[in-house]
Amino acid sequence: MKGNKIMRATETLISTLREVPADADIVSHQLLLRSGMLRKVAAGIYTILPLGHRVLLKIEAIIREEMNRAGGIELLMPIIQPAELWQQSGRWDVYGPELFRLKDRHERSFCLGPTHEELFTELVRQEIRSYRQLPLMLYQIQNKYRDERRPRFGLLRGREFIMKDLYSFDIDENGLDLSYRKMYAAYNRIFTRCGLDFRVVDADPGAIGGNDTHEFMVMADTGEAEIVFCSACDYAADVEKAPCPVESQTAPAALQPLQRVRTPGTHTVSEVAEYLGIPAEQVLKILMYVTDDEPVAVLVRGDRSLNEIKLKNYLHTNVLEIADEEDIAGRFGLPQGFAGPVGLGGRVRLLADNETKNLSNAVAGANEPDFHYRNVNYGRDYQVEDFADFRLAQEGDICPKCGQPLQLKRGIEIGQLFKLGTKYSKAMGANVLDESGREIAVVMGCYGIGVTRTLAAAVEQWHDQDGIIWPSSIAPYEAVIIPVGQHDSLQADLAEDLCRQLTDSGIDSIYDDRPERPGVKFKDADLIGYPVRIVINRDSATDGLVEIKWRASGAVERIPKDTAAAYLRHKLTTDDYPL
RNA sequence: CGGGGUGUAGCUCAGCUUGGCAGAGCGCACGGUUCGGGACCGUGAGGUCGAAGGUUCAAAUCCUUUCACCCCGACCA
Repeated sequence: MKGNKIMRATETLISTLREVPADADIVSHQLLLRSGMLRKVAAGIYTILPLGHRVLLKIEAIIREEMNRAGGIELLMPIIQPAELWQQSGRWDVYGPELFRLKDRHERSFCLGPTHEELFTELVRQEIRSYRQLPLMLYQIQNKYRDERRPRFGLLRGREFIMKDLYSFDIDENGLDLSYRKMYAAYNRIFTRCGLDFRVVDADPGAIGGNDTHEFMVMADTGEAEIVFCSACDYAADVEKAPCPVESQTAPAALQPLQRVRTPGTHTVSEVAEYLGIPAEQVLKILMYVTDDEPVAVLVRGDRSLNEIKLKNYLHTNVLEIADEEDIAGRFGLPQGFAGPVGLGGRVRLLADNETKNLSNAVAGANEPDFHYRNVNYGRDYQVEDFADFRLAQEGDICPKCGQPLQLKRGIEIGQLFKLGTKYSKAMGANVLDESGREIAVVMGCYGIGVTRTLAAAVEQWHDQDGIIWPSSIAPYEAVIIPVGQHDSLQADLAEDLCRQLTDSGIDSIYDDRPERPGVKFKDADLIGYPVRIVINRDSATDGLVEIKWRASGAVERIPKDTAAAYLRHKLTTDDYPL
């Protein structure tokens, strides 16, 4: 490839900020603003500037290649969707204020699509008649809109964002499984190629069938999701969804006689434990909740946290709020901080976490101020309606798959695979005729990647105090060329020549020809995060050497200018940059 | 939607308590000196102080209303 136009910094828009913009709080938001890749237009709505746009295009290109490789067919759907389709699926009413709604001049209702299940299902309903036309995997890369209550974290949670969404259409569950596996493999390839450190998480391991939905999470300390994962096997799960198997029980202790003790002013588990000189895990913690209809009390071990999602799923309730002091006194008739299961029978619905069943000679509130019971034992001293898994997983728990201890890390969700089944096809009548001429509902899956979110997540993961450290596969440019003396035409010519050589050999390069001092260009190069920086100085003209500095490692090498293109090409395509 | 906070020059912020000429640093323009990690000197441009109303001789400053934005929570990808 010869004769490519080379990119000069003076011919594009590079506007970096020295200071951290006041309304950016997390590092990806700050660095994307400072490096001149992003500007805010309104809360949760952004312009992606030329440098950021190049990153976006590279991520999209990787996604396209892998979707196409896996058999996906690209199309483009509108952002504006008619209300009727959403009414057919039933989601017009349930989606709530998060749906951007609008009306045209004829008072017809539309929305800005937060997702596209309806449109894809409608398309297949209209176009697909026979099982012979399946399987089919259709996808698009398109803007999505969600009127978030609180947009935040910059691109990580905007009101407008770009998503790749693919929908698979099969005649049966086996077909869906196959489509799902193809997407699973494709997602692994995509995020690996993007240079991200990610984990695949069982999003709903409790569901029958096991592998119904997976989330792809980028590991980053600033992530909004907490993930437990096994150090020994490949198990990983969202902490809120991770099941908590009960650890094997040591021989039960001999039951001691129930004993009422005075524990003045000990309202919390840690206060009680400290006062009585016992570990927190010997305390039975009781939590009171208000639900749709009746109040519910739940027991967990004193050193554990209750997982409200598990409780909510168990109760099938819409409302689930922890009872405040007023509720506890009023609805439950109990003293806050001194409630317990003993003698609670019949007064309130009582559930308990599995783990509490094996707790012998525990401490629990005596249901009167300033008193607890010692040696409380299930069966003898209290009954519960049911035992179930109600606790929140935590670091050090045992892996449900292999029994080894779990670790805890934070992550950012960038992709999700989901088996929809026939939910939408049945609601909207997307049927085909099978081999026997029978009409069957199409079996669907949906597979999303947050494209803009992936961009931000990459920055969250790859940065240092000087700026972004782009993986070379998604960097806005792979290399920047900086002549130390921009005014020296000899150096400038060398720089331009080198930029042309690199560009011609397929290395995405930019020549920083701005009339700035070298220090400014170095700072900007670090901030923008070009993987490779090439510096040309006065000596380069005579000795023919240029300096190469790698952004990730900081390593510096001096090599002959004319071998730079071949050398970099080799390094960038074979090394595991930047890991 | 509940709680908290902030709106003053392109950016970061001071000034507000106690009303009295609208400020600093950075950036920008021009001239000069510089030129391997955000140079220096000089000159200059740039603001309806978020908006509306009120109090006052006088409002960035006090009062009311409103809008925008940020943070925590709830919710969510």
